[in-house]
Amino acid sequence: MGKYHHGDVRNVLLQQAENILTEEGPSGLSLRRLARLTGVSEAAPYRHFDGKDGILAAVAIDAFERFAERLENVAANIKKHEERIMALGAAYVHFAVDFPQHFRLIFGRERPPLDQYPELREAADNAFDVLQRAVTSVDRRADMTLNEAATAYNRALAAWSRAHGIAMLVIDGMIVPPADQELDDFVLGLLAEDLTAPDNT
Amino acid sequence: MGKYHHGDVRNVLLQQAENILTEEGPSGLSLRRLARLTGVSEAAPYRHFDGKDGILAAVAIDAFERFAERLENVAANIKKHEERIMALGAAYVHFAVDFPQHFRLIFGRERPPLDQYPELREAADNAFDVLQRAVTSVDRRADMTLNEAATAYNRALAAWSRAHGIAMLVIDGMIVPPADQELDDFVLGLLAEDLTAPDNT
DNA sequence: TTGTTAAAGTTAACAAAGTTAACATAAGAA
DNA sequence: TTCTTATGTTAACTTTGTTAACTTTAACAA
Repeated sequence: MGKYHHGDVRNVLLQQAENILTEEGPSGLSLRRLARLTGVSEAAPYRHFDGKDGILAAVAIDAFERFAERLENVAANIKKHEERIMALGAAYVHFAVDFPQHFRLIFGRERPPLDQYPELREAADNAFDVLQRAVTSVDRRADMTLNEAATAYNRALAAWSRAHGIAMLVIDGMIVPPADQELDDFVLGLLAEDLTAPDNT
Repeated sequence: MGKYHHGDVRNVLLQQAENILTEEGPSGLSLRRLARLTGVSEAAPYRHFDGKDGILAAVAIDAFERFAERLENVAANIKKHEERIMALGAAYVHFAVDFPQHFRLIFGRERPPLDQYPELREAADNAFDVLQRAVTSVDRRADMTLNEAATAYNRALAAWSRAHGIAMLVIDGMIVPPADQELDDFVLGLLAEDLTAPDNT
């Protein structure tokens, strides 16, 4: 005599899963524990999700959407191209710091395979499109030479790489942002570093 | 009547563990399977390692050492400071591409806590020291102003971040290096990108 | 040689996890 | 109403990490 048709078990499970993920990461998320915490039988989640990967995929979709939303907000409000790239990088890292587990989930090895979850693939593509568009919108011109286009693309990759690296190293604790500085400022400073500039030694 | 004193079960286990890791990553490494593959009882590994984390720690130590060795070789053979930083970045990414699972193990969340494995901490510190030294050796001068020192440090972080980001994004398949170019060249090109330079739009 | 001991194996058990099958009930369409 | 389907449940199976209790081997002192 369980409470049949509890209403929206799926949503409650998802919410709870997100809570667990936030606190303990993907490996700490046990389906059985999730079910118990949600107050539902241990097999119930299988009615709503395609096993553990299914739940992780659902959470990852959510994370991708939040991620894309943030980036889009930043990109939409900055007109100047170079400034926009920089600000995007800072937002990228900021998201990682705010939601390290989500960030790791969507980029790491625990993310369910995109091929198996079309909606996940869609969410991922969308997020990266936001980046791509924001970075290349000004660059992509019809009269652009092949060389110019390649340069623009490389610049985008370089920006993305550095932001990603900073994000990873910060959430892994290998880089500790100075306490006396805003995170965004710290990141902006790093993004602006030019390794090819002559150094003063 | 098992084959007692098989000789060096520890080493065989470690080697086998490394094989499994290479093929399937840390999550695919099951102690029981490892024991079976090694032809030893399922509890035997516990005589030689401190459980699963213990084995992962041992493998990670190995990985750190290989990593440090590579970087050191590169750093030792290049005199010019800026070139050395660039080459280090390329070697960094190259290692990640050659041993993606090892790279993920030493940087990812599955790495056993450094606090619990002193030898692991030592290996990690040593690897990062190699980086730090190679990057700052020329910069660290006695007569350096505080400002200069900070700049040098930031430049090192920037280089590291970008290399790390490229490494991650490449082994995650989000960046696909062009097939018609050497990996090192591709990486060097990205490392040299200057986001602050005026673009040609 | 014998007796003792520590290291290195073994088997057997436990709890927890993912997953599936078999069954039960509720809601809604026919 | 009755039938069907979605949503639950319970009970099992398998694998894994881990530990406890026992056994064998090698090393060594007497």
